[in-house]
Amino acid sequence: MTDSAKPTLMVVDGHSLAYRAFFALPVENFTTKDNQHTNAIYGFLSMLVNLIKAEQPTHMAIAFDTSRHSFRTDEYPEYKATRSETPQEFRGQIPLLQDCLAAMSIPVLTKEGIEADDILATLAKQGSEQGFDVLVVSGDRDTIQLVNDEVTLLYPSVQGVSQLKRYDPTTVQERYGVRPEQYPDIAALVGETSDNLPGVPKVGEKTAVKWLTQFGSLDELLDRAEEIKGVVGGNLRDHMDDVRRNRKLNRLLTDVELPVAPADLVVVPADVQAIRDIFARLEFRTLLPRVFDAVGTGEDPAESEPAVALPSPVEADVTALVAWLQAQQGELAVTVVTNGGLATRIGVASLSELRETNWSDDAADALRPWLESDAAKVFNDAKPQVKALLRAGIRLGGLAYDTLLAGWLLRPSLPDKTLSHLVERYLGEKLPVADPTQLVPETDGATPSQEAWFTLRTAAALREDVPESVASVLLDIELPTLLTLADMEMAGVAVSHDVLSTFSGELATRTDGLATEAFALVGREFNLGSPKQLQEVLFEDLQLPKTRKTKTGYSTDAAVLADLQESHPHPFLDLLLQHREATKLRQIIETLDTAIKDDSRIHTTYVQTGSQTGRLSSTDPNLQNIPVRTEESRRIRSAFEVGEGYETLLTADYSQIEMRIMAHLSGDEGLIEAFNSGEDLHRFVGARVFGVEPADVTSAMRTKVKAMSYGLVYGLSAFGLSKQLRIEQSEAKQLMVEYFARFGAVRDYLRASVMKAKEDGYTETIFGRRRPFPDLSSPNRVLRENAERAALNAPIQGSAADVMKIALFRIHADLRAADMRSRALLQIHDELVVEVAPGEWDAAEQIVRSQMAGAADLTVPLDVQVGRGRDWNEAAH
DNA sequence: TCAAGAACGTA
DNA sequence: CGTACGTTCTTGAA
Repeated sequence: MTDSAKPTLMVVDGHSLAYRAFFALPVENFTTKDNQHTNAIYGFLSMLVNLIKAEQPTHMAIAFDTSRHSFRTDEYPEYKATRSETPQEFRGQIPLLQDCLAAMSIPVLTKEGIEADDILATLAKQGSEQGFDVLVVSGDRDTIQLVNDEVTLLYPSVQGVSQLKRYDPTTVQERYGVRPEQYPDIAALVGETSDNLPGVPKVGEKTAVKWLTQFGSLDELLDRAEEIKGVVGGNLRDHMDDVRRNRKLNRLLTDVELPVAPADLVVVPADVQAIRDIFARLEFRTLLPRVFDAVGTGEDPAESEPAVALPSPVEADVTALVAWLQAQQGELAVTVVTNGGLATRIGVASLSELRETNWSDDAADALRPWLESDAAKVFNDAKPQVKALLRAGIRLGGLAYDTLLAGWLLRPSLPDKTLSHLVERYLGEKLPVADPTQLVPETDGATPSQEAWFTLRTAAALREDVPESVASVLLDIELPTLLTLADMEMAGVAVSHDVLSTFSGELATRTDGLATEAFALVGREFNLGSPKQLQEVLFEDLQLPKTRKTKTGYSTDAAVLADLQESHPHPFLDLLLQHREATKLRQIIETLDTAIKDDSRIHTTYVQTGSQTGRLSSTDPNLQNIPVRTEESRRIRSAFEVGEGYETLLTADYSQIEMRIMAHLSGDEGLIEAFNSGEDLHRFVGARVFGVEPADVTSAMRTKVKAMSYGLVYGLSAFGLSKQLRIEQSEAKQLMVEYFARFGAVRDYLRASVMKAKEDGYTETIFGRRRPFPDLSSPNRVLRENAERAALNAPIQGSAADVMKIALFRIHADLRAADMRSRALLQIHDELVVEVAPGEWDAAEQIVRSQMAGAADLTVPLDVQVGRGRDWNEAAH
């Protein structure tokens, strides 16, 4: 080691080292679930952190080639021409690697027409002149010429990337027999096969060194070439031009113009969050601590204490708590601890003080005025807490923020929606968590008021990050929706056990019969529900042709079986399909039946953060996928009845809301006219596309344009359309051509919308809800095209979701404001189910119709279909 | 016991 | 090679 007071500049040839890593690490172990290869990234970063740990550079940069094209190829087109094309699997990793380096705050340098090694050479020269110790890390032998007393080369040995050999002037001399600056002379004489630079035939390292030692320099050697005897002498004289060319090409540029100087490359703290994000995407886990250890996170241990110290929770009696609440000025955060849906404890926090107390009837009475008041309250995941309060007879007022919803609106793709994750992400602090493996926890978790305190501060941090349009989605759409959903979940929907069990009994008889018949046909019994066993039966016992491949074998899904039935009719296939259908229905019935609570109702949970587009999802049980397509399956819907004390069910659904939003967003005059004409949409579109009168649109024509219209919203291709309609791909293509000839603005809009998303990095709904799409610029084609389709769909599906949410909470508000007992029960994306109290039908219908139709002001009307009945099936007509 | 994959229900 | 979800079942590894 030289003078330790000198700063150390480390410059790395990113391309060549990543390329070595690419071949060194088995790709099977380094592929994400999205099929993104990561072996080069992993190998490179792994080597880099080892280097940083070992060398402790004070300044650092990584250089990359921009392309194969450089000033050298301009001069000599054959340069590197024999190198095989770098695999796409490798090239795709480079931008991601550069993202990683950006997150680690390590400068990445590239320059058009210049190779990475020229950048290294330039920085090495500048560095050594400016008083740095320079470490050059490269896998290219040409960099040997850079070595001198200030510049050391780290070169990967044959063993692999992890082993780097150090070259200083002495080691170069030992290994090659010449001084570093003479190495290019040797290389010029010997030639470089990998760069497609032929040298002098029969001249190897030994001869070249001998000559150079003898003549002192390459120029001298070339001047006095006649003095060399024998065949090699002749060869040298014949190849002097090659040697001169080689020497010209292997000279690294030391005067590349760069936007930075060595001093600018000082090592700075990494962006911890960015590293976490990208590593999560690349599914790197073990590398994370190693990287943090190596690059530093800017968090001094002393500094990592919260900026504001966590106040101690104060156990308050109810009177003291109420008095304290009344004395508070600003916004407070609240955490209601629940158990089995009931409140057990409550914590409240300001920025400086914490209060908490056990829940009791007395506490509820004392706290009701404040909880119901407009005083601003911040929650994390308010809905279950709002429900617990409702069970205690308290209707929460002043809901000002929900950090769960805000976090989701900013990053709808993140699966981790815990408060502790938000605290880490937006405050850079740790939420104390009790060790769940300990019966008597050694580390205490945060108390309710401490959680509230973190929630309050997280809310402040989130407000900084949330763009205005997203903030308005949160405050004007999501929070009112949250309160509505709490009521809907509390209300539940009445479901008849008797209707379900009668149906289930019938299905049981049928499935048994079908199974017996099927086994008789096959000649043995097996598990009809096992795709694996089924494959044996279909493809071995019955000798049917193999179908579409899946990861584990061959598909046996309904579409495949239907195809098979057509090409190779077999009675077993029909029995199997019927059996599948019947068992599926039985299973759905079973799930529903066990979900019926003591009040004879099913209470689903709506997950407000359950989708990436803004839709709700429904769980425990999912009431958004109750069968409807077949006559028989609708018997399940008839079990959903009007409850006791109510008169009838009302269903209301938007017709073609997504197409209407497309018409609005695209401004397509044909489509707008279609919706304003009052004509059936698909008939109207069919008439235009096929050039006939609306009355002459056949059902086949209608089916085709209908599939096309719906497909548009999803980014359908000609291939997909042909498959769906079972028509030739050429016909599908023709259909698309005709469609866009009439409704071209739709295509223009969709294209422009994806383009804009690519620029912005996110899509936006009519109401300002955003969804990020980092993969739109991915070099991985599969990833990118998936992202493009999703980005095409997101503003449409998302805007429809916004519209429905707005309608829903306004209906909820109107019904309550009118003191009506009628209430919304279910939301199925574009449909609402409302339970109507005796005598309230007209008023309820009026509210539902006007709020749904008026939820958004579009260039086309929002059409609402309303139905009425004793049960859900009846009401759907 | 858990996770992954296949299958299938909805908008 | 069509978006967005949740649930159930089987299977194979832990």
